[in-house]
Amino acid sequence: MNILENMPSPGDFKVTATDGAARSGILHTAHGAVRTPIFMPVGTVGSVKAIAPDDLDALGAEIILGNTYHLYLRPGDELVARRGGLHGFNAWDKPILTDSGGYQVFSLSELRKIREEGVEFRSHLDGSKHLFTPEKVVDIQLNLNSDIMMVLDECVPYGADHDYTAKSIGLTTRWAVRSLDYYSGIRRANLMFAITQGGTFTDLRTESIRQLSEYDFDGFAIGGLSVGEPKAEMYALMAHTAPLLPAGKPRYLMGVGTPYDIVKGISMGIDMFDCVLPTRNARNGTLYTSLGKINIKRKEYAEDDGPLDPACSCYTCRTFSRAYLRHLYTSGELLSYRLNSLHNLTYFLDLVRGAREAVENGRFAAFMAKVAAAYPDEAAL
RNA sequence: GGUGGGGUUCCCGAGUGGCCAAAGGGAACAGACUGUAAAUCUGUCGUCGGACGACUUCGGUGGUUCAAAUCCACCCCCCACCA
Repeated sequence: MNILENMPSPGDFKVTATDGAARSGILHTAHGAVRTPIFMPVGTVGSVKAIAPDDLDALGAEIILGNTYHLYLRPGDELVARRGGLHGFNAWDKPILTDSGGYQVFSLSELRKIREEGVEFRSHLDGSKHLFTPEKVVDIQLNLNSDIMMVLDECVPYGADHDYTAKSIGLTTRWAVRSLDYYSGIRRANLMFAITQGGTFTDLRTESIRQLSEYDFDGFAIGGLSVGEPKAEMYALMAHTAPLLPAGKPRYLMGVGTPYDIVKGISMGIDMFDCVLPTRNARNGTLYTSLGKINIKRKEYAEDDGPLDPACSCYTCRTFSRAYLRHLYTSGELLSYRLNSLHNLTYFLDLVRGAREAVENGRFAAFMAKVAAAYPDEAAL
């Protein structure tokens, strides 16, 4: 028999276990496979802030994010291409997913204009104008050589009305189709994911998925959540949306979320997550633990000699006291960013790994109950 | 000893008759952060009261004035330069 027949190729995705709606699986990319459910640390400008690739490896990170908009502006995607793509440039040799700039349509809304053709940004760095078409965004991501390219989309802000959102999902679909058409002419090993939208409207969420799932993307994302809506509403939208996404492809909830959000998403059958919370909050003193959220700057920790999280085996928790971590934060020491980020990423990565193992062992409900106990406010919603 | 400058709420520091419980910064305390314009941002920051407000405060004591952190007198302390 032919060995090649059994060799997985980039884009192959297989669900290997389920427990209720929750599932675990494996996704193959040009830089190796990732086991789902997965949490992807965010490294917008090509670096997971305060953390080196060898640390990421040690934490068990399997895939990280980069951003099209940021890397295009600086240092430039062609410069990165000349250095062997993002992997060659930043010395991370495992999979990389790049966001398209669609989130910047939302977060930098003051600095952009949306047209049928694409989005025109005024650079947040120097004010210069740049037109991001769906095709250009593919080219940039090919230069970065990301393993998973996201199509350009419009991330609709919370509060957008039905009429606006309905028009927006049409635009997002047309952009997605243009991206796929353009890429099919140059198809390489890079995967391409579509992004569904629809704001807070279940009918539009359904319609966006209906339109996009007609096309052969390598995965489907839920976009436009956690943009200011009440958390209960986000959960309701997740619950509505997740089961509608094609079951045979990876399902990616973009930008979400807190530990409980992620476990909740897994319970609904979502496979992939990314979020800046563990790294940003680490730098701002909020640490996630098996005991819940800890604000390490609080005075009550000033003479607390215990570990940050007694259940955590990361370098930070093995080595330092809460009192020391508080001191580092309070003093603005650079080590604070590193140790805090190391811990928060460990917590998120361990959490999702634990969820995957729970699914594989048919014990997901019990696992989720434990996480809910640490985050009762969110679990109550 | 002389001359000049200065002592303001935890710190630095503005304020030189009423608009001053007193700018601004820092510290402190608390909060936020979800496909990163974020090592960022917000709130509190004399005491008591929910608020309107009441009370105490600008080195000390006394005085001028309807009114003083701000003007006057004396005293205490600090700094610079000169002897």
